[in-house]
Amino acid sequence: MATSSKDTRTNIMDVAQDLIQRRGVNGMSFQDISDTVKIRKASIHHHFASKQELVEMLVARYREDFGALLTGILNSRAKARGKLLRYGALFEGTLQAGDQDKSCLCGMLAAEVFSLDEGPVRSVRGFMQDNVAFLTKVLKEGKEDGSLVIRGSVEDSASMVLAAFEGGLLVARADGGPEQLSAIIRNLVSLLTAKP
Amino acid sequence: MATSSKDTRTNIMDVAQDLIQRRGVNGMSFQDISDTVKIRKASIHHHFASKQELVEMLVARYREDFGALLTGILNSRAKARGKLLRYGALFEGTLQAGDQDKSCLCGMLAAEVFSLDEGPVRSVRGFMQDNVAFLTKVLKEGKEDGSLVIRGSVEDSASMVLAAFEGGLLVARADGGPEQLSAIIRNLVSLLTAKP
DNA sequence: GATCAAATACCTACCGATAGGTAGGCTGAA
DNA sequence: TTCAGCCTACCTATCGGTAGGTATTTGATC
Repeated sequence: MATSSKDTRTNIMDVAQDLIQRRGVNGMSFQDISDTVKIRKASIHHHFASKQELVEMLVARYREDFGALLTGILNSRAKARGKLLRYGALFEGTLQAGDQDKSCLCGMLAAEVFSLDEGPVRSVRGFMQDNVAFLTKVLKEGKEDGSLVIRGSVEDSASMVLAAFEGGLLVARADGGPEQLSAIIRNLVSLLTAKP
Repeated sequence: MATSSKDTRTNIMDVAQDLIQRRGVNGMSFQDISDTVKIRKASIHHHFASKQELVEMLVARYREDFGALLTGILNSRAKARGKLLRYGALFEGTLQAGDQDKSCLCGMLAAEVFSLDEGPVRSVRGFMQDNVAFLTKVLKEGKEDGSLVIRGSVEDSASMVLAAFEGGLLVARADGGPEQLSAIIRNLVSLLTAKP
């Protein structure tokens, strides 16, 4: 069945992504995947020619899925501040999931960017640009309706918010946990909120 | 000579730290160190019993050195905003150095925290707490003299600034480079600056 | 509807390279 | 004489990846 094949492929991707989000690319091996997915190590190569190809597919899928979530937020009826909070909830959700030890896939790969081939690197950069583009729209919206305070260029503010949230995930995962991340997000959103 | 020994030991640590800041712990090997320091791979074990011990020494030294810089900023005559900018310059300096591909050692280790032994993990957490403590003092100073705007708890604001700077380093290293990081730092400091 | 080649999805068994680490010997200075 | 400092030689485990085989399923042909 084609379904069975696709399921295994998806299983491999899911397990690999989980491992990378917890241990990083260089901390993830085909053997680790094989241990969880009931398949021999060599059989993984039937679905993905190389580790780099697997990573490339992973980032592409992640970027696509995340992009769909961003579009959903953008098209929602929420106000700019609400959209910002819903965006922050994506990061909170990542850290709260499972054993509360997962980071953003692209945040992880950004750290190990010099262990990656050109393909995955392009996708990681694309992910960052997607997020900045999204945040730029949200912040511009909030600036225009007066609900958010923006200092300097909107693009720079967008980059700053992305950095704070990605960094919050990184820092909170190492020390402080989900509550710490929530506090960071709340603090920044509050700082960006116009006084009544 | 005791000096020679100490020099080799320091060399090993310098090279290892550089490698970790660029490729991460799992992307750094004793062979890599051996290739740069003119010493056999096995001889590294004469100075450091294990890789984890080397990492532990590395983080301890880094934390100490960084702490001294923080104390220097804290004791300077600069105003709170100036101290914040000087703090940001530490992150900018890291990314601007060498081939502009180095991250914060502890930011890197925070990402790979689940590949680390208990010792190094404690030190990484200590580093984060040192930074939050420093930033808390600076922000409190700025809040009291009215030069900085703080929303919510000062501690949360401090965590947020650390997250933004560490995340800025992470994101900018993958996409945007030093200028991007500078823009992020400037943007956040500007957001925290009280209107004249 | 039965036949059969091709493709799919997995397997066992292996490869060379490299990982961190160990054993034991040599050398030169205190 | 001792010992730090470094060496050669080697260990086992694991890495990503390859070769080649075996069922099972698919799809075109008669």
